[in-house]
Order: sequence, then structure tokens, then C-alpha cells
Amino acid sequence: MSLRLHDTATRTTREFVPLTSGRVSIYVCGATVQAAPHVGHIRSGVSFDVLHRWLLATGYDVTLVRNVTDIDDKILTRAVEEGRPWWAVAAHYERTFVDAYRILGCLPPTVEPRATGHVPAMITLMRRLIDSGHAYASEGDVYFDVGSFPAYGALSGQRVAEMQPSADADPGARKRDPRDFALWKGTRDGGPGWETPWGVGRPGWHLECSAMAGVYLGPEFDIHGGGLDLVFPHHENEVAQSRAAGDGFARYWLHNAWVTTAGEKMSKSLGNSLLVTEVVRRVRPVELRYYLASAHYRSHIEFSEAALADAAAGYRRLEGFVRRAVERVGVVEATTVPEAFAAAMDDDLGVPAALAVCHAAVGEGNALLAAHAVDEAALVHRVGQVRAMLGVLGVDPLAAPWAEGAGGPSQSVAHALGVLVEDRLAARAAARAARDFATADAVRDALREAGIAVEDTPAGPRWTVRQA
RNA sequence: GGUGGCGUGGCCGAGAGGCGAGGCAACGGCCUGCAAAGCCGUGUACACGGGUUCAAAUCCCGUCGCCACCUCCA
Repeated sequence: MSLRLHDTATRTTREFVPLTSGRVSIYVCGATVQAAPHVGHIRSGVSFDVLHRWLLATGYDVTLVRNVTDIDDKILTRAVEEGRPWWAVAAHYERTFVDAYRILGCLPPTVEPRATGHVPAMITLMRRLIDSGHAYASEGDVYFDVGSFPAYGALSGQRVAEMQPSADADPGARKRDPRDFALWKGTRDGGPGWETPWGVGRPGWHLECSAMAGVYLGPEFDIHGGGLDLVFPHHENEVAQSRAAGDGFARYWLHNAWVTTAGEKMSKSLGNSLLVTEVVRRVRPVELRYYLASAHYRSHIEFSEAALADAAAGYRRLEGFVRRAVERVGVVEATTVPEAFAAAMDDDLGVPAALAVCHAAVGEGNALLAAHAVDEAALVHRVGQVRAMLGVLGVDPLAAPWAEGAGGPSQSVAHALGVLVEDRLAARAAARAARDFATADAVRDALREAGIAVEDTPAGPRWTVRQA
């Protein structure tokens, strides 16, 4: 069976055939770095990271480009609010995004190009569009002539004639048609600008993605991804620019759905952001990732603390199996995923169905562990499979960055904690041996108060630090 | 006005004409000094009203409710 993906452009799920056998080129719209990432932003990162990992797992050589929009009206506004240069704002929030992706276990993209570093490529693209009659310069701005591109609206299904008139505050004098969009915005207010043949200005949002995709992936590439809200106008405009210039551009369009809160799309303007840095105080990053990844990428997630906690509990079941199994048979590396798991992932990244396969394997593995005579060979086989499956989803507890120690306390602190806990557990063991259960339970309760869970096993007590 | 999506058991969340995905929670049993974890068992859900069909959560028509995009947004 081979991979099938839901393509927004055709509104169908169809077989994925890469441009070049064995290689996949992907462009994902990253962030406009004007604020710290919330869980909605990071869902997009996680969704495409799962795609990335599945492509790697099935043997593809993947080139993943995720851009950084580091010049934009919002960033300029933010710079005024924060009283520092726009480039300081952009650099600061870019770091918060990079940190969030890393904390959530997203593999780094092949390249993370910044818009400001690609002005020459944008100038080249604008010149091609002007020369071919699809764009025009007007008083220092450059606009795309929507009327010159009959396929405009095809990607998003918008009928240009039926669209609401733009509420654009632009005086309109510089545009020939209100639907035309800016490729380049002339600098008039003393703000930042770059020299071009049409004057000093800065890039329009849409142009930069077309230009950067061209630089790193060439005129035609396999997959273009982003959030659902980018379909119109951003992706519609990108495809118009690139195809009007004669490039094939993206062959499959993938869009992830929203994280909403209280039924509303999460956004800064509504003031209901759930910053990644805040959420990971309540659950571990891997649990947040599991929550975001466990729904299908095209389904909306209604964010709630209860649902997040449920997901965390579900993840601990999977994690618990791997850890207990490894205690029994030693570390087992990830092997290959079961057929059914692969089939689910191949069906437009059917993570929910794939997770059901994973849970079934864990159930069987737990049954093996519970048996009087543990079938170690069978257990080793299961652990290898489960680690492979969790690895595809980026939540293998024994893999980076979740493995013991990573992101946790320093080695010396962990050691000190271990010594202290073992001391208490020794006291508890002594009390239990003396059948002084009141004292034994008091020790366990005290440890639990401190966030340390104790479980008795045939091999003695095991303890784990639980997030408060 | 145009375009698209959603409504599934206590909760989350898949599926898309025919054997009740999976998880969380709950309950009973096993295990345990007691727990925890784990194992075994327990559920007749698909907004509403019609229709098509031998068979509908799934297809068609209608109704209600919710949401997104058309303007910066993952």
C-alpha cells in the first residue's frame, strides 16, 4: 500500500506520487514572528512533523522548508509597542518558535529561510511577473494583476466575482482592481526598506513564500502545507504568483485544522491564547504533543484542560508499557511498525486508527508482562514495534528529546533526588517488613505529596516523578 | 451574499452502507497488607424529521444548532 494524501486543491484524497522517486520536497508556511507561539501554532508544527517522520520511516529522502516571516506590518506594529527595533522583535519571537518546536519534539526542517534574506529572489520573481504582464508597479508598490490569471480562486474555491469587497483601507488609487494584491510595498513612512528597481520597500507576505520555495525546492515541488486559514488568500496568491510566472509550484496542498477554545479560533486578537510555555507547565511537553497529534490533522480540536489531561493519561499507558518492558528485558531498539499501523498512516495520516493499533500492541505487551512465565522473545518483539510506532508519532519515551534526563533536572540533581527517595523507600520497606503499614503508607503519602508516585512491583518498588 | 466544515455513548475521538475503532472516566473481578500499575469482564452511541435500500451513524431531501474562510492569522 502506498501513501494517500488529502489535497486541498482537488478536495480529494489521492495517491501521493513524488516528483522524483524516493525524494519528497515540502514547503510549510511557518510563523510570522510577532508573538510567542500558542498551541494552535504548534499543532501545525506537530502535524507536519508527523508527516515528515512518516515519510522518513517509509524510506523517503525529505527536504523540508519552513519559512520565517521576519518582516511584516504586525512586526513593525509590535516593535513600536515594545519600544525596540523591528529586527529585535523578529529575532526574539523567532527564538520562541524555534524553542517551542524543539520542546515539542519536532524534527528540525532542512532549512528555515527568513524573508529578509531573500529579497533578490523576490525581485527576480517580480520582474518575471511584470515582464509577462501579470504584475505592475504603481507608485513604489508592485501589485499582482488578478484579472490576468484566470485560475485565480481555484485552490480555495472562491469565486472572484462573488467575493466580499475588500475592506482594505488602501486608498485604492494605486491598485487597478481592488482584488489585486501587493507583491511589494513601497516604504513611505521611514520604515525599513530594501532597494529594488521600483523603489525602496519591503516584501508582501505572499511573495516571499513563492520566492523562497523556488530558491530551495525549484519551480515545482511535492507538498505545500500550512494552516487551514492560509488557503485564502495566502496560498491562493502564492499559487497565482508562481504559476503566472510559469512555475509548476506545489503538487499537493495539505492544510491542518484549528485548535479552538470555547468554540472560537485561537488568536491573539481574541486574547485567548494558550501559550506553549504556559501549557507545558501543566503537562509534560510530550503529553501536549500526544494530545495535539492524536486527533486527525484535518479535524478541529476543541482545546480543554480536561481533554488535555485525558490525553496525558492515555499517553502514560503507552509510556508505562515501554518503561516496564525495558526494565524487564533491557533496552530494545525500534524495529518496524505493524501492517495495520502503516495502512492507517498511509491513509492520509490516519493517526487515530494508527494509535488504536499501538494501543492494541501495548495491551498484548502488558498481557505478556502479566503472565507468570514471561515470554521474553515475544515481549522484545512487541517493544520494538511499539517504539517504532511511537517514534513515527514523535512520542517514543526512550527517544530524543523525551529520553531520561533530557530537559529534566541536571544529572547531579537527579542523583541527589534518587538518593533521598531511595532512603525513604528503604524506611518504607523496613516498616512494611515489620507490618507497620501506617508508617509505610505515611512515607508513600509524603512522597506523593512531593510529586513522586510509588508503585510496588515483584522486583520491588518503582518510583516516578509526576508533574504537578 | 459567496465558499467550506462540524453535530457520534459520561468525556475525548475514529469510521463513512452490513461483524459496536481506540483512549479517558465508571463499575465488577484478579493481583496487592492497602494502594498504584497491569490483566479479565461490563456499553446496544451516531442532532432532528422524512426518504432510498434486504440493510443507513454512513447515501438523498428537509429542519435545527455550531464554526471557519472571503481582512492579518497555524
